[in-house]
Amino acid sequence: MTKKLLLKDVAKLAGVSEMTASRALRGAPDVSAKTKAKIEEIARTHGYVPNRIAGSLSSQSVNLVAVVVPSLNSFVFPEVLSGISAVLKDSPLKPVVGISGYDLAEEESVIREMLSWRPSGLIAAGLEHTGATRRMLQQADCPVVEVMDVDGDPVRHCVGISHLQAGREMAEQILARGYRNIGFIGTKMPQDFRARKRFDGFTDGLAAQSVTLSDLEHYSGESSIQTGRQLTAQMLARNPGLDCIYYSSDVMSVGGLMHCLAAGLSVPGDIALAGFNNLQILQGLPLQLATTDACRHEIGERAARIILKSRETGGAEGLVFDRLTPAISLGETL
Amino acid sequence: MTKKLLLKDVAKLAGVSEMTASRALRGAPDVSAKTKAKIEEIARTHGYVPNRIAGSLSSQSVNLVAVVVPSLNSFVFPEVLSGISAVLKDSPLKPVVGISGYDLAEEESVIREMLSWRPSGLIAAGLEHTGATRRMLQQADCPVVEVMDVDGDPVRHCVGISHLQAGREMAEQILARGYRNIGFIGTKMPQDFRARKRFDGFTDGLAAQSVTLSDLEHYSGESSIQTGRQLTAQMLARNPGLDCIYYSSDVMSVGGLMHCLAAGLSVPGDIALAGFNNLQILQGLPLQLATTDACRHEIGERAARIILKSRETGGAEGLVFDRLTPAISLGETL
DNA sequence: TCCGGTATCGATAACGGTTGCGATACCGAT
DNA sequence: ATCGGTATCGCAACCGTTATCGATACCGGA
Repeated sequence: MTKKLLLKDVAKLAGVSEMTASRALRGAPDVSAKTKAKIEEIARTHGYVPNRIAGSLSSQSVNLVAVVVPSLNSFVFPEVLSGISAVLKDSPLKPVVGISGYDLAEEESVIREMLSWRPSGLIAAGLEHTGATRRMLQQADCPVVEVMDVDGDPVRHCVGISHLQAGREMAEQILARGYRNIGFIGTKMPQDFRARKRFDGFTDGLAAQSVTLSDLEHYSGESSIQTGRQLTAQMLARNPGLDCIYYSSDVMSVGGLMHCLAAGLSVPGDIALAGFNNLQILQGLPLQLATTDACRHEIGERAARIILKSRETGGAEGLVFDRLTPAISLGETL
Repeated sequence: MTKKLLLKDVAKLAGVSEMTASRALRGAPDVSAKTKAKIEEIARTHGYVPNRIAGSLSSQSVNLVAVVVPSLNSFVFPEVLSGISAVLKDSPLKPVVGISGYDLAEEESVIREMLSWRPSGLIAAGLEHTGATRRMLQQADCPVVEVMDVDGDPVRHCVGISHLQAGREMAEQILARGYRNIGFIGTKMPQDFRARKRFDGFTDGLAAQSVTLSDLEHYSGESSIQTGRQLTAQMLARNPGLDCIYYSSDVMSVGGLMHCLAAGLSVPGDIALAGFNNLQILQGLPLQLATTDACRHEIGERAARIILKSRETGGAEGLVFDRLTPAISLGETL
């Protein structure tokens, strides 16, 4: 670990000024091919790593896009991220992830932290924020996109699906197939607003045809196959008349399916199952589970494109409000 | 979007100097409680977000820890991350994730990018890097921890398990249970070095008792239940005599289990299955799959602690080489 | 009243690059 | 030989904050 190398040192070694070295290393014009080659050579062999803190302060530009999501364990946000990365791939921008842990206070502090680095854009999941967060997002002098959800008041741009609609449509599909003794298993994390909206949409959809939920189960903590299996077992034990269960997440419905396999129940003969998200883990199971696609990848792509376009136009473009259509896939379990 | 607010403005509004405002907002000493309250009040109501780029340049310190992992979809790295986050939780440090996509060239550019922000520490997955990457890691003037793997030459600190050993021990367990017609299904991603080491360790373990693999299948792309199921079906179709399959990942072995369920094969009666990682998705399945725990959470925790300790001691502490013991869990499928 | 000590605050100089613009060198054309 | 134009380079100021050190005010004790 030698003495730390500055641009100044590289320049000295190359026998040029700092400015020329800076230009050469950034690929800026006004440097002859020969000097540029020499400077690059020196920088490479000596392992010079430019200090982007100084560079960004000076140039007043940071090629980072802040992405704030509730969690990375839930299988759902990594796919949003991959959509973002795919679009940013051939641009100078790089995504940086922050995790809010389904906690609005934590989200506020994470967003504050990210904005303090003056990113070129910010993408955040959800439309619900603390007042302070909303204020920060409004004042931020970079494009801001709220993603995943469209049921609410976005601060600026917005790309997502309606979870109310997703819940309602699943209710309609379930009713259309004749199920009437319906249970719901969902998270009780008070701040998973989208799960809550699906629940509300679902019960609305049932109510529209005068059906009410026969059973209801809430769990805390992250969704898991294990939890889905246990809660399904419990619900069916106390309520054997149930003919259908809707889960707030595919991970949970997979657990439900596992219970049915283990208990020798026929799906959908004895009990129908439906989840949400269209996660990749649904592929390859013994039965194709019913679900609603949450358009995760596309949401990420579109959000990233908004950031890119906003850079081109200098932030002078109009507000984007992209409401994608969540496609139901009935599978074999309804 | 009002004019951008600087520390200078906050200070002016509060009727104090920039320095006092700076101290107040950072919680530094030498500010009376009254002035501090006033400054904080003003900063809050006006939505001041400090510019950490300037702050970090001036203070020569960045409270970020760079974490470079191959992927976030694979279910395995988010858990390492959560270990890191847990430890960093009550420290000023925050993790920042970079994704290398199982590509050493991309890893080099991601690490260069992260180091250019002069983080307080760097955690990278794996021991294999390009020459340039190794040089950067050596020269970095922050603690560097390579995680996940211990089979190789770490640049500085290292925390992980031996994948060679994991493969070998699984071979021993499988042989001890009398299986002799053994197949292997694993990734052919040329740069998933750890999967390759498990494979090598596995065949070594078999060879030690003069057993050779009966069948072998490689796939490209990310692991998935779907792929695991398909490849298992193929392998069993062409090689019905197989009595055991070892997979390079739990995700794949779950797919294998799904095939067996669908095909009416008894596990382990007709065919035994074993995977690797001890992922959460194994919980709740009809059968408890055999696997090896990769100690992901603990690896993350330990890596983060090394960074923290190194900050305290000013980097003067000795090298850490933590070789954790991967625990085999036999489950019900061997 | 004077003094030393502490609490509180401010002026100034970095931090390591980049922007802006002026300076120099070099070229062919006149 | 002179000139205008272009390619190449360097000087100085600045980006927004913090470290350092010195200044001031205030307090109790002698």
